[in-house]
Amino acid sequence: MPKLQTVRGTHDIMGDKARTFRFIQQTFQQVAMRFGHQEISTPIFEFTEVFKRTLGETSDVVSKEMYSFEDRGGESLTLRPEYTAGIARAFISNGLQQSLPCKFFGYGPMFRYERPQKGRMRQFHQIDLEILGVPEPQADIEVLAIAVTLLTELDLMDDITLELNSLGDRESRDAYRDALVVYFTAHKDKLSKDSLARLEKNPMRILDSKDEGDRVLVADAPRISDYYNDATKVFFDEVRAGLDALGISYTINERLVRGLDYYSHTAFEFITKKLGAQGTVLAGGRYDALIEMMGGPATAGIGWAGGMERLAELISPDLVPEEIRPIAIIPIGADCQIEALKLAQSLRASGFTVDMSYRGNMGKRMKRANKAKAVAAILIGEDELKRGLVTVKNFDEGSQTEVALDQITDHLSHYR
RNA sequence: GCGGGUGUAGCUCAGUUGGUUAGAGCGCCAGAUUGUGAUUCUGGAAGUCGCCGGUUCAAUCCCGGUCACUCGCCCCA
Repeated sequence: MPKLQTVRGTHDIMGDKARTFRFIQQTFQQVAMRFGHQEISTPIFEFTEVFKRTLGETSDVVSKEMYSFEDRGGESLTLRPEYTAGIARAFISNGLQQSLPCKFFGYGPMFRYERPQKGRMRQFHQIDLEILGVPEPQADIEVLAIAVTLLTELDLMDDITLELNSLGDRESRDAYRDALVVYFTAHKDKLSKDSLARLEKNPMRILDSKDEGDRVLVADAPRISDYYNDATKVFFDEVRAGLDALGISYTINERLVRGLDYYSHTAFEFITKKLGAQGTVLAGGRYDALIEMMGGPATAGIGWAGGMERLAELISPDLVPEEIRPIAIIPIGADCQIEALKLAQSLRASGFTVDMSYRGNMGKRMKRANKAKAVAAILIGEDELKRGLVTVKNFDEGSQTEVALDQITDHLSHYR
């Protein structure tokens, strides 16, 4: 038997954390559905190719972070490191081009083999939202509006800012990328060694560097907005006009880059300063090339993913609904056990939350009920049963009354 | 993958300048109270001092390694 602890970078989710997660999920679900999105749940693992082809061989996620393994049939499978590739695959597998546009939402665990830190684990949970088949900027606006609505309902917008950029269409992006390579190659000797590697793999990442020397270079680097073609400009202007119309504030960050290969046009991150190095709480962008890259029909797409652990860190505990307080049923003496059982069952059928302890004398059971934060206890003893009633004790007030068994549901109705 | 910090009871932490049975608060269990919780009082259980090795007459303490957590880098939600 190995050590009895969770695998590095994984956690048990229980208690307050489970409640917070549920709250995030439910709020997200409601918001997404209000915008007309439908739930989709894709498998937790896919053929390795699904991620390899879409994320780009050079991305860190593919090159060093995937949990890949061979199953007994010799297939290479991978625990999903993100949601979008799976959704794109589902879109193709199910022939959903017949029913465009597709507006999806989903949530669940993701897996990346990384060095754990606060807000970064090997199994973590994301909420995810996508719109497929809408090349118009309206989709960008809607997707951002959903994110803002969610974060507002989670009461988080005071701590979070939206940073926005356009990576341009392919033509603009390629032109800019080339200009960057020329510029940074000319200053190769001054680049940090991390950035030297980025120059080969993903030059735009240099813009994001935290190295001071790099930052000096970046300050004079070509600006992406100078390389936008007309189509890109028009598209980005429409997105911004939509956000302005909705009163959504944002800051343009021309150095905001996305890590994964398939992005174009709109890219965005919702960022907080409260989480240290892992400040990105929700992020996404447009990926019009993705589905075609996977071998499907050319289909536009845009979406985002939010980190539940990171959101949970930020949410005020006061906002998270308390667990429903149960009504405790306490039989007094073995003879009343069956009656208590029947009463519990019928109250549950009527929608009450009912807790019944398994052993102990009355004092023990009262203690247990109190610890379970029961609103009230129903005491069933032989005396009461003979008279066809039970004793109901209110834990908050300490008061108690006798209630006829056939009126118990009415009497308790405000606890439902 | 790289660098720094931390690791003592379920939790939060004290402590031992290397020396007999390692402590507190909270929590847990039991009793005071076998038809009444939350309050109070009394008692109890719970630790290979993260793990492995080294130095030493002796290591929870010093040294090395390792694992986990944590902060930063890389990267990302």
